[in-house]
Amino acid sequence: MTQKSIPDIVVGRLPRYLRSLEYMLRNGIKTTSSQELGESIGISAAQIRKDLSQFGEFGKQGTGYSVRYLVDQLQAILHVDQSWDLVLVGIGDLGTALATYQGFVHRGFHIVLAFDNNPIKVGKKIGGLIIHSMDDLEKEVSASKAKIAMLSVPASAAQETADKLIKSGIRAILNYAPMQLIVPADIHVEYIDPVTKLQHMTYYLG
Amino acid sequence: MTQKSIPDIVVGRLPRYLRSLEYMLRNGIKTTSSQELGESIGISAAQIRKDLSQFGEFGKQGTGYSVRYLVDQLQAILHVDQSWDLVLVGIGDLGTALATYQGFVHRGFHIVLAFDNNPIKVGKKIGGLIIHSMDDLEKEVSASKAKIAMLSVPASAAQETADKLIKSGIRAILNYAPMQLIVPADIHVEYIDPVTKLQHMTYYLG
DNA sequence: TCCGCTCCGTGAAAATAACCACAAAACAGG
DNA sequence: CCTGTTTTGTGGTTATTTTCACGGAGCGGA
Repeated sequence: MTQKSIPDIVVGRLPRYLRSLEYMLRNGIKTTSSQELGESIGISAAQIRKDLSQFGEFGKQGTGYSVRYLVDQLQAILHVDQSWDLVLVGIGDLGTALATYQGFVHRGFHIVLAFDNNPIKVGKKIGGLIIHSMDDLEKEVSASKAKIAMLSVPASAAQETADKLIKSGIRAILNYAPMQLIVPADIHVEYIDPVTKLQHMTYYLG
Repeated sequence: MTQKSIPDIVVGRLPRYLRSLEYMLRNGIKTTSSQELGESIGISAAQIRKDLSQFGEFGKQGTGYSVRYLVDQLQAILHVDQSWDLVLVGIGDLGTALATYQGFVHRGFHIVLAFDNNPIKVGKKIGGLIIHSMDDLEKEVSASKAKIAMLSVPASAAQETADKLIKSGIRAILNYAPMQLIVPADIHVEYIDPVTKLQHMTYYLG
C-alpha cells in the first residue's frame, strides 16, 4: 500500500480537508464529492483525489465520499482520533490567549502544563492551569506524556527553551517566536509568524 | 528584466530571508553569503541565490551580500519600506493579544482600528485603541487608509465580516478564524490556524 | 434490463520547483 | 601581476507536484 513515504506537502493539505469535512458533518451533509470539497477550499478536484489515493480508496464512483467515513479515515491518518497533550511555554499576552483558546480542546488538543519565567506569574492560574516556573520545565515535562509543545516566549529565549523541551522528551514544537529553531532531524517544528504572512501579502499590495 | 511574474512560493520565502537578515543586522554582521544565510534558515544556498536573482543582482562574487543592502532591497521588494495600517476585527482573547503584541509595530505594521460586536467591549480601550462597534465597521474602515485586516472573530462570523471588510476597501486579510474564506480573485488571504499545524505534526508522531 | 449521468482512482503528460556545477568576478597575499 | 580561494548568477538537469483525461463502477429512471 503506502510503503514509500508520502510527500510532506500532501500531509499538509490533509488537515484542511479534514476541517472542511468536519464542517460539513456538523451541518448534516452526509455525502460530498472531490469537486464540492475542492470548491469549498480552493483546491482542484483532481488534486484531492490524488492526495487521498495515497492513503487508500475512500470514495465510491458515481456517488462520491461519505463525509462521516472520510472524516474518520483522515482523523486516523493524522492520528487525531486520539487526544494529545500539549505543553505551553511563555505566558505573555499570546500565551494567555492560547491557554484560554477553546479551539484546541474541541479538536483534541489539551494543554496540560504551562510555564513562565516571571516570578509574579508563577503559581497563578490561567485557563484552569497553574503556571509553573521555567526551572521546573525539564522535571515536569519529562514526567508528563506530552510530546508537543507550543512556544510563545520572546525570540531571544526561544532556542534555549526549545533545547530544554527536546531534552525533556518533546518531539514537536509549534513555534510562535519570530525566529528559526535549530533542532535535530527527528524533531518536527512548525512556525506561526503573523508578520511573515503580512509581508507576504504586502508584496502584492504594491 | 523581471517582467514575467514571480512564483508565489518564492515571494513567500522572502520574508524569511528578511527576518534572518534583520537579525544579522541587529547583531552587527555586515556581510553574509548565500551559504551562511541558507544554513541559518534551513534552505539551500542555490535556492536563495536563485530566488534573489529573480529580482536583481544583489551580491558580489567572492564576497557575498552586504546585509544592510540586502535588507533594504528586500524591504523595498516586499513594500515594507513603508508603514502599513491594519484593521483588527474581533477582540476576544486572541484579538486582545494581537492588539497588544509589540512585534507588529517594530516591523512596520500599525493597528489603527479595532472592532467587536460585544456591547460591553465597545468603547473600552485596548492597547491604546478604542474598540468600535461592528456596526461602524464599513464607515470607519472606508474612511481610513488601511488595506489590510486581521480577522479574529468566531468562524461563524468570519465570512460575513470578510465581505464587509472587502466592501470597505480592504484588499488583504490575515484570517485567524479556522475556516476558508471565499473572496474575489484580487483579494489576498493568508491563514493562521494553529490546530491545522498541530495536526500536520501529529501525522509524524505516529 | 438498458441508458445516461456522475464521479472515483490512476497512468501519463505537463508544469513547477529545486538542485547542480561552472564561468567569471572579487580579493588577498606574495 | 600572478595565484589560490571564495562566492555569485545562471543555464541545464533532475525531481517533484499538479493537471489531464479516461476506463469503469455506481445509481436512478424508464
